[in-house]
Amino acid sequence: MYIQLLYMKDITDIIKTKSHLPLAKRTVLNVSVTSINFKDGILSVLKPYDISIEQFNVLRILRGKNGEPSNLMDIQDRMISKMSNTTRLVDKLILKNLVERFVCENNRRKVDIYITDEGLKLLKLLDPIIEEKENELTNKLEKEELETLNLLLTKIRG
Amino acid sequence: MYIQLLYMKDITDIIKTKSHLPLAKRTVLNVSVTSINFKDGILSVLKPYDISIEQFNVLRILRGKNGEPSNLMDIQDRMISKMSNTTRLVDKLILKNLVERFVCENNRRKVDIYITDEGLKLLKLLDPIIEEKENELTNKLEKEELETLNLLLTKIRG
DNA sequence: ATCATACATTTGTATATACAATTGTTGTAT
DNA sequence: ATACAACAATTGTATATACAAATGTATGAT
Repeated sequence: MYIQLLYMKDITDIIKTKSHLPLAKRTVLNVSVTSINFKDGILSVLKPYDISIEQFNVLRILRGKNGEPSNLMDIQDRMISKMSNTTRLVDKLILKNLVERFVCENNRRKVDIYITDEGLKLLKLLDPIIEEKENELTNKLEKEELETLNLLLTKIRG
Repeated sequence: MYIQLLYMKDITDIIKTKSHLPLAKRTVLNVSVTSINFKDGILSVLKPYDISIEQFNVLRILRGKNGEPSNLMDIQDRMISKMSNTTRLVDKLILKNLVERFVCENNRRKVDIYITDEGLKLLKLLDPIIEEKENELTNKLEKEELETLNLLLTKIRG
C-alpha cells in the first residue's frame, strides 16, 4: 500500500511538474512509467503463484511448441529480454517441476526442454487471470485508441 | 552485434506473428518492447561512462536540488522504480566521488546527500549526448504523433 | 520519564539483467 | 586425421529489482 501510494505520487509528479520537458524526453519517460505500471500489474497477479514474469514467459513459449522440445536459443529468440541467464531461469522452473531438460540427442551441444503436465496446469490456471489483468490495465482507452497506441509504438521503433 | 540481431528478430517476430493477439495483450507487449528498446538506447550512451541508468537518475535528482541536500526518501519519491536499494545506489556513487553523504543534523535518522562538483561535471558532459539519443529514439514519429502518444500513455494510466 | 509507535535508513535474500569468459560439441579446411 | 572456427550452453561477476527484517532515532501518549 505504501509502495502503491509512493508510486502514484511519482507518476503525478512526473506528469504535473515535468510536462514542460522536451517532447522526446517526455516520451521516453512516459513509455517507461507505463511499462513499469504494466509490469507491476502482471507481477501482482503472478505473485501468489510464486512465479516470476520471466519464468511465466518461458512456460508460455514452451506450451506454444505443443509437446515438441525447445532448446535455449529457441526460448531466447522469443523472449523480450536479452539472451543470458535463460539457463538459470530454466533451472528454477525445473526445481518447481514445471519443466524438464534433457541433452539433445541429435546435437549434444543443445538441450531439449519440455513443459510438464504440472506446468501446463499452472498456465491453464493463470491464463484467464492474466487476461483479466491485461484488460484492466488497458481499459482506460477505447478500442480505437488502443489501436492507435499500438500503431504509434510500432512505428516509433522503426 | 549478435544481440542486436537477435533483438531485431525478436521485435519482428512479435509484430508479424503475434499481431493477432488480443488487443490488451498486444498493447502490454508493445509498451514493454518499446520500453526495453529505449532503455537499451540510453544504456548504450551511458555505458562508456561507466554509470547505470539508475545512478544517472539519482545524479539528476540531486542536481535538481541546486545545492540543497536530499535524503533518501526525496530521491526515492522521484525515481521511476521502486523504493529499495537506493542506499546501495548512493554507495556506488560515493565510491565514484560523484556524491557525498552526511548524517542529517536536524534529524539523525536522515542522511543529507549532495552531488559533488565531479558529479555535476559528469552530468554536464552527458546531458547533450542523452538528449541526442532521446531524439534519435523518437524521430520515427512526427511531433504531432509524439504528442498523441504521450496523451494516450497518460490516459491509459488513468 | 517511560514505553509504544512511527520514521528513515540499512541489511539480507532471492531473482533478474548485462556482459564476459569458459566448457564442451560439431563442422570444416587442409 | 588434426587443427581451427563456430556453435550452444553454462558459469562468473556486477548491478538492479522486490520484498522482508533489522537497526537506530524521534515522537506522542500516559
